[in-house]
Amino acid sequence: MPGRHHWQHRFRENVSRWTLPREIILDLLSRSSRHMSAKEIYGALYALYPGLGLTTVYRTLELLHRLGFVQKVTSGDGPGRYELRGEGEKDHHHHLICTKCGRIIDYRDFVQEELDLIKKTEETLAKKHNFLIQDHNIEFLGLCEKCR
Amino acid sequence: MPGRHHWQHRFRENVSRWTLPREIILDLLSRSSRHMSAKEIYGALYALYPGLGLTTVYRTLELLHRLGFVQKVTSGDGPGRYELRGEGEKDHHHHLICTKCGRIIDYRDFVQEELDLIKKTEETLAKKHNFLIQDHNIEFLGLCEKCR
DNA sequence: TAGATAATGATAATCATTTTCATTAATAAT
DNA sequence: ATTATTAATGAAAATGATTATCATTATCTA
Repeated sequence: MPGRHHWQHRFRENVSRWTLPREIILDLLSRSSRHMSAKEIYGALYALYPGLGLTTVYRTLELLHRLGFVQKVTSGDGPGRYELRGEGEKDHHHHLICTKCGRIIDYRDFVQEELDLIKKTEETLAKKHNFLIQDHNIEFLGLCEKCR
Repeated sequence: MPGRHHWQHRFRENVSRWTLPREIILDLLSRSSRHMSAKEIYGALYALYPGLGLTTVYRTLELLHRLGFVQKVTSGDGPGRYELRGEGEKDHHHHLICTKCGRIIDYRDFVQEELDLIKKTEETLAKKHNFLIQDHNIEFLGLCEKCR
C-alpha cells in the first residue's frame, strides 16, 4: 500500500501533474479491496469532494491504466472495473466474475502452471500470427454465492 | 457446416420459430470465418434482405447465444463479436485479439494442457468461493500484423 | 384456414464512455 | 513570490452499443 508520495513521485516521472482528483482516486483504490467501476468511484468520492466530475474519474482511470498503475477488467456486460496493480510478477492473478451482480474475485491458484502455459502459448502465437502480444486475460464466469 | 434443416430442427426443439432473419443470420455466420459484430452482420445482410432491422440482429444473436449455438466475445472496447460454436469439446479454442482493429483470431495450441489446467482451477475455485462456474475465457491482447 | 402468439422492425430510451470547450489550477520561468 | 504557460478539470453535449416499447406481421397449431 504505497502512500501519496510514492504516487506523486511516479506521476512527476511521467510528466503528469499531481492533483486532488488523482490523489483521492488513487487513495480510494488503494483502500478498496473491490474492483470498482467509474460510477462507483465517483459515487464514493462525491461526499468527500462534491466538485468532482464523472468525466475526470474516467480520464484519471484511463491515465492510471496507461501508466500501468491500474488494471481494467471489462468482461461480459456492464461497466469496466478497475483495480490497483501490485508490484511485479508476484501479484499475478486472474478473475472470477459473477455475471449477475458483476462482482469480481481475484484468484491466485496454480499460478506457476498458468505462467508456464501462458508464456509458452504467447510465444507460439506471437510467432505464428506475427502478433505483438501485450496482455492476456484468464477469467471464469458464473454465479456467485449470493446470485446463484 | 450444418445446413438449414439442422438449425431448423434445433430451433423447433427449443420452442422457437424458424424465420427468415434467423435463417440468413445463421447462414451468414456459418459461411463467415470471421467473428462479426451485430452491425457487421446487419450490413452484410442488408443488401440481401433490406427489410432486416438491427434490433432483430441483436435479438437473434442473443437467442443463438442463449441456445448455445453461438459464442459471444466481448473484450476490450468496441462491439461484441459473435461466432458459431462448433460441436462439443473438439472445437475448444481461445482468442487472440487485436486491440486496435478488433480482429479476432481463433487459436487451438496446447489445448490439452489448457483443458487440464482449466478443469483443475475451475473445481478449486467453485469449491473455495461457492461459485457456480458456467464459462471461462482465455485471451491474448495485442496488435496484429497490420496494426503493429 | 383461422386463431393464438411469437417474431419483427421502427423508434425511442438507456447506459457507458468520449468529445468539446471554457474555466481553473499546477508547475516553470522570472 | 509572481506571473506565464499549459495541463487538468467539470459541465454539457455527443457518440456508440445495446435494450425496451409497441403496433404490425408472420409462423405455427388446432
